[in-house]
Amino acid sequence: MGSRYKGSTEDIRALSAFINLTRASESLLAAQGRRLAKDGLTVSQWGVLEALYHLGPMSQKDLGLKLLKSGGNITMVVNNLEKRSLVTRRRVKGDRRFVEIRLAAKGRRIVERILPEHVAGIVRDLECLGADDQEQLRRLCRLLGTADTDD
Amino acid sequence: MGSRYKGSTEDIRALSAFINLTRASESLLAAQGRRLAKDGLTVSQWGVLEALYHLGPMSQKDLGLKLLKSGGNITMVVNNLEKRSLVTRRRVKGDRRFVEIRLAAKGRRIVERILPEHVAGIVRDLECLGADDQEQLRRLCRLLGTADTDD
DNA sequence: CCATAATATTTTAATGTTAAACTGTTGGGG
DNA sequence: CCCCAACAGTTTAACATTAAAATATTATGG
Repeated sequence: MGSRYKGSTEDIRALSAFINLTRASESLLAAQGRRLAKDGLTVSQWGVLEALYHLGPMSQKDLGLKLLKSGGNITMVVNNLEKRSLVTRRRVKGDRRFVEIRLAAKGRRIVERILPEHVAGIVRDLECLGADDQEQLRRLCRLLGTADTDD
Repeated sequence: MGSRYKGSTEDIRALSAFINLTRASESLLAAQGRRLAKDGLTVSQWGVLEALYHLGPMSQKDLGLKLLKSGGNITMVVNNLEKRSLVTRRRVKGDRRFVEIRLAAKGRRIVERILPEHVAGIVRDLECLGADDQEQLRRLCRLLGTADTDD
């Protein structure tokens, strides 16, 4: 997406929007990652802990759907959380194909400790936009969110 | 970022903007990845090829600065491009610390073949926003882009 | 009931990603 | 001139990520 691309006005408009969207997202995600790193967590691990905290125990399948990640990925991230005793795995009685993931006590404590600071960090990162601009941004990004059915 | 978070209006506004921004960016990046995969390229590899195509040969250091990636990462991505003879490596005579990366003929051919379709894909993905909304989105994301100096 | 399709998870192979340690190379300052 | 800061690149270890193959379990049609 070099700034040197010679195309139509429409092309340049779309490419500029795309590159700036991508950069902004990477920037915010990186800031979140730095905050979480202080507590030894990755963004992915935090995503799992937060989902379990807000929605309760669920299968890896459901975690994958919620976080939009592949099954193999969830297996890996949950492995790393399980090693540190932040979550527990349990085969579902009745349908032994499923594994139910549950926040362990240690995981719940860490979520409750980090959550306020986590939210505050995001609020701070978005502060450079006013309330109206934040809602505009949300509206525009929502429209884009369903662009997944192409090709 | 569960939809169940109980916080102030400001918190919810920022969290909603954040989650929608992230989702939109992931969605667009995934679409781009699917298009590039048809030609056996990853998004990272495409980033390197495009930078070299638009800006000419440069050191790995400069590639890292341009693409906002670590040095180790550039080494890896360039390795994979070099294996396929899409780029060449050459020690810089005069200062042997630097390695100059250059598009190989095969790499140039593939960029020129893919580029139009690549741009068209992005234009298509952003089509659900009108011209004004695309420029709004760009403006808002630009404001966010400099949020990297926090913590 | 049983063969088979479907489903959930795990594993594997390939790529990406970073930070940190390590290897050369260059440029000073003493 | 030589020691050493600084710098470019590579390697390593850990985690993330996916697609595809492999496992284990369940559901279903005949």
